[in-house]
Amino acid sequence: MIFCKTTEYALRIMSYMAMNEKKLYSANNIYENLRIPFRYLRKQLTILSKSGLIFSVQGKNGGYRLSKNLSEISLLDIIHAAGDNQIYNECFFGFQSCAFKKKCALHYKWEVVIESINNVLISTTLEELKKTGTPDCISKNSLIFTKNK
Amino acid sequence: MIFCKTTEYALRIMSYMAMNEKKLYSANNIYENLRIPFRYLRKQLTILSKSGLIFSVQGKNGGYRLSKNLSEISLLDIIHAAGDNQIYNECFFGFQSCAFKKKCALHYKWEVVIESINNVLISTTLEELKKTGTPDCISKNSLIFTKNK
DNA sequence: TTTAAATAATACCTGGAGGTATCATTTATG
DNA sequence: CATAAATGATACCTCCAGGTATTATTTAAA
Repeated sequence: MIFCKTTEYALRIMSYMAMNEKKLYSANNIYENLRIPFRYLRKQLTILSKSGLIFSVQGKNGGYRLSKNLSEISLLDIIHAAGDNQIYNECFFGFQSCAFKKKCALHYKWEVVIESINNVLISTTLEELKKTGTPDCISKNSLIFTKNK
Repeated sequence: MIFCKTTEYALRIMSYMAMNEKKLYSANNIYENLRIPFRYLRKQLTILSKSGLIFSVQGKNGGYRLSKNLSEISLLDIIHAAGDNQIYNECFFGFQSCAFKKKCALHYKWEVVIESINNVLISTTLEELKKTGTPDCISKNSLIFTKNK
């Protein structure tokens, strides 16, 4: 897979919360729908809060809500918020100092791949996902997970 | 990074060995040029041997040699030989059962990305890498590694 | 004001990828 | 045949992403 699990979780969480940008989602609600391991989910929600993409309301009836407009949150923003800083700019062979500086055959082909990835991540916002129904897809798929709260 | 370290190592090793397809490369030689941790390199070479992409000659003056023509070894072959079986066909959100079956917004965009990756991996052979000088790139870059045999 | 339902903080556990260490086996060559 | 130079097999070590457990804090509402 391209992303690590933690990043995947963040992408699912944010996409799910995009279904209703005004709503305060409790960790319980998110768990019930996404089936991400509960305690780990809690931890991630706190991290996402600190990143500023969402904010938390403590106390009874508390929860989390998006803190920006859907159109202002890109997939790349979410990936960064999840703490995934290995940006996709390495050379095919994993060299830091090779890619896009020296010439090699794969260089050009791979550059196209990397650019297409970055392009999707930067240009796709939660607004677009919501419009096209992606969050529903997330939620439905979540049913394949087993319950182990 | 897209690939795990072990896969990266396999890609570098095979690309390096493509420089001279008739030559028997000792683990020492490969280590001196690629600076992959020596004992781990030895292990990986054994694994690659078992995969059939290369074969080993034991005893004094032994080593490893490619067991197919350069044109018959694709990058994807190498990735598989390295034991990397998470083929790049998952849905953006990491679901096994979503991608390319159900519809979601990212589905289409991401399908293009995945296809471009697979396309590079399948269509690029060691022959092409050799022609265009990639193995030299590998070898030069290896100099950035520190010696800790 | 007490309680219950929520998040926050913190420390710990675990499996597996990446890496190391040791000894066994094979084989060219003096 | 003895030796040295190579690979093979196997067991172990280490770190960290992913996951768990516990206690503290906040706040709505009975």
